[in-house]
Amino acid sequence: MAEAYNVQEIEAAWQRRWLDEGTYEVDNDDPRPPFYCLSMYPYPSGEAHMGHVRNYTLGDVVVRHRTMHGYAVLSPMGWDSFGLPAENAAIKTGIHPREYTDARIAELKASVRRLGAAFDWRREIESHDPLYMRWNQWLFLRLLEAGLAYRATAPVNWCPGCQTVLANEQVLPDGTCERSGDVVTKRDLEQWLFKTTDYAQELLEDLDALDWPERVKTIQRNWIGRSEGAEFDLPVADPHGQPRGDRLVIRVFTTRPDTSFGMTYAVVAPEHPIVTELVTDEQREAVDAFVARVRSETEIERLSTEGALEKRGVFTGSYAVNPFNGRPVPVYLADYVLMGYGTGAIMAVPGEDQRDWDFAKAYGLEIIRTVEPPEGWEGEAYTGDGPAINSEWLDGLSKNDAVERAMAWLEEQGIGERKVNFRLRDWLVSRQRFWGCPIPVVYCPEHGIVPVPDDQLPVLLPDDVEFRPTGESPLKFHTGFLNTQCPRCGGPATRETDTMDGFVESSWYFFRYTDARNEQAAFDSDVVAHWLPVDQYIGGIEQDILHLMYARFFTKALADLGIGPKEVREPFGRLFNHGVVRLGGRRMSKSRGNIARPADLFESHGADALRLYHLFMAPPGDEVDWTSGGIVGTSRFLHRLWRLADPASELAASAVERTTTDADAELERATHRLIARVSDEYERWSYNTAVAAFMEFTNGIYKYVQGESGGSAETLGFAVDTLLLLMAPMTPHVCAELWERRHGTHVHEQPWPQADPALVAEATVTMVVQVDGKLRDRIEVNSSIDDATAGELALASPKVRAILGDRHPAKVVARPPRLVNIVT
RNA sequence: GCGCCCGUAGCUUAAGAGGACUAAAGCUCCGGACUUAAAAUCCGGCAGAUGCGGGUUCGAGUCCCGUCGGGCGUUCCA
Repeated sequence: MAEAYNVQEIEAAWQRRWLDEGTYEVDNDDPRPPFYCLSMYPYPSGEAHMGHVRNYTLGDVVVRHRTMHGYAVLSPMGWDSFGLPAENAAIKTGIHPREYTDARIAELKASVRRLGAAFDWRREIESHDPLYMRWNQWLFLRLLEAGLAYRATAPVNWCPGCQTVLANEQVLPDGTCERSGDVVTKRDLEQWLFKTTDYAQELLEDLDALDWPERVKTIQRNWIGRSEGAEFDLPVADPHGQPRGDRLVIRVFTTRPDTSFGMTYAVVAPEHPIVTELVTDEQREAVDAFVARVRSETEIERLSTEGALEKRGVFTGSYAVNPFNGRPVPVYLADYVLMGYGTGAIMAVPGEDQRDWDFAKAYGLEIIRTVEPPEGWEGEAYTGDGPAINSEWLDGLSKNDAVERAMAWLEEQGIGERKVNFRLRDWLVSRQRFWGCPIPVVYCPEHGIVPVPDDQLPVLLPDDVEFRPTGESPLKFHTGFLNTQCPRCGGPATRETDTMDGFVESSWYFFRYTDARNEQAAFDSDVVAHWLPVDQYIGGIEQDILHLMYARFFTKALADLGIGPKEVREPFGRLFNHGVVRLGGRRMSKSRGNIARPADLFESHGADALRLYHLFMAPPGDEVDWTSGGIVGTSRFLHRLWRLADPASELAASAVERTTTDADAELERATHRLIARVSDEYERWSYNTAVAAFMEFTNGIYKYVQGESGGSAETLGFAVDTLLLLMAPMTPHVCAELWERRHGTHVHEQPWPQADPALVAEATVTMVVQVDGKLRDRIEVNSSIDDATAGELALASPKVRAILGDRHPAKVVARPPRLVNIVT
């Protein structure tokens, strides 16, 4: 008697077996070739949502698929467990963030396990684990020693809602906090930073060799923002061009030194320290008012192009000499020039820069074109190529030549030099929060900043803390934490109360996974070298600027510091971005009962059906609007599979031993075609089409079995076994169960099936013969037929002859073996 | 504003380097079987001049141009 497909029972049993048998535990000395498959470790938010399901399903498909190809697949999992939600919960409820976090981890871990994803849990990492914190702090100290971590006062992005400083990347383009949505303001604070800018050039260059989506590489390139140009000095002068006695100069950066003759004014950023020296007595009041206003503005207001241009700048009263022609030009302050980029000052060339053009128009400043615009040019500033004009010794030169000449001239004169600028800034890692990894330094009145000695690590977060409704970090008021001794002199000292940005922990967790239980070191460099770079990294695109850039920086820095293997300079060889699972749209609603809770669907249809539905509903890279409706389709399909493959089922029992028929041969060929097709689709991440192929193939098997001659045990067995093998990475439980019932072995330990090329290619095919594009005949031909033979056969066809009559073919288009078109 | 991507049944996706066959699959919907009935399941069916207009070609969902609609990225970085 056939057993029912008991989804819950089967899935629970196999999940237990995979854990108990350590099926996906992989040792570092495994003799099989290594393959590191990594899914981004999640922030533990509690119960899994559909985004998690999608991410970890994709990762699991890769893990099981590569395993069946004979690799030792490293598939670790862990938790990015520091972060604001836990702290916010603590502020609200008084529960310690550790307690809160541990509970959320337990929930998410349970749902990830319920999904049936194969992980080596021996390597599990939690960011807030004291052992992980210890090595995280240890790495911080190495960066500090190397000068890659430093402290500086800087105007920083301050989020009033989160009560903390944000990295530039955490501020949205509209000037609000990516977390809380509050408007971000500027504040001057002492902060810890990492010198990511030291690696700007390498971070840019090494992108080329990475097998990443072009889109992501472009985002990274833009973020690094390399631009080549020149820096030079403008002597500050009186209105007549007489340089000041103090030889004050304004250093400017430009990418267009070729346009220098068109400079009609200069602009200095309002925050520039030189401002106080530039401003004249008559202008002081206006300048002070302007600077005060800019400083009080939010990023939104400042970056807005809405404001009246007339109010966005002010004349300083000073002049600067254009070194190219000795002309004095007025010096302005304007909010469109930023202190953080280049030198914080520019030469303004309205003829070739639209921002300068707009400003010049608003302030009645002169505009001199120095590049001849094309005929009929009706635009304003012209930034394209063209012969130089109004530029003395540059006249007539093309843009590139003129740039080159101007830079050479600056260098000859000794007033400037070539300069490469990056948009990338150093990484601000200080956070004024409690629930993060403490920065392991103390402040001693005698010795200043003193690192905590390695043997005193980790600096742990205290348990007995009170969270204030203001959101301020309790560390600032916790005397037990705060008061310590200077490691150098033993005198009283205070601890740093800032904690690290969570991106620090996520910048090396993939190193730690390879050697997760090491107590003597952050990791063993040789072990890291065995596994890294990650062969396949999987995650959402929302992390692509921040996390990927920082992880790349860390990898390079660790290599240079001799901590990581020196040949591993990039962490992630291949990257795949799955699309976001949206929960928007009317279709999702609680009242309709179709809210996307994976737990409900595990319960109603099982993990395999949910996984298969995720894989089927869209290409993995596409965004999807989640609807639960379709899961019944994949669930139904798995039941169909069960009835076909369970050896005790009626269908399987109906197969007989008999001599082979045409139907058998056809199914066998279809099976080989399926192997060829699906194998390729796995490589291309075209899982949705692979699922469609499984469905079509299964429909074909049903037709075959129910056909006249019934099913041959041998042919049917081969077809079904193949189907189970090919589906095993996607729906591991049901395939494992069916395979075991059929063969008593583990499906995931079987080698991947190989297609027989001779059977994939059909021996004979139906060639279509058209006359003037209309179908007139079909001829069975050998699949290797050549052009001439195909044409002859077509012309010889009686049907074609009848149609042609006495007309003569003007042209015979032969596309063997599929088609011949006779054109009259 | 600039750049990139996408418009195929009611919905979500397919259609190997342009080629005919009924442009596939699942969901939805309809019918039948089973059932006291329903659900589930099984069997079957409806459904599409591939956004619109032009072009290239013997032949276009596939290539080119235009247009409309939708999406994503970027936008003071000198």
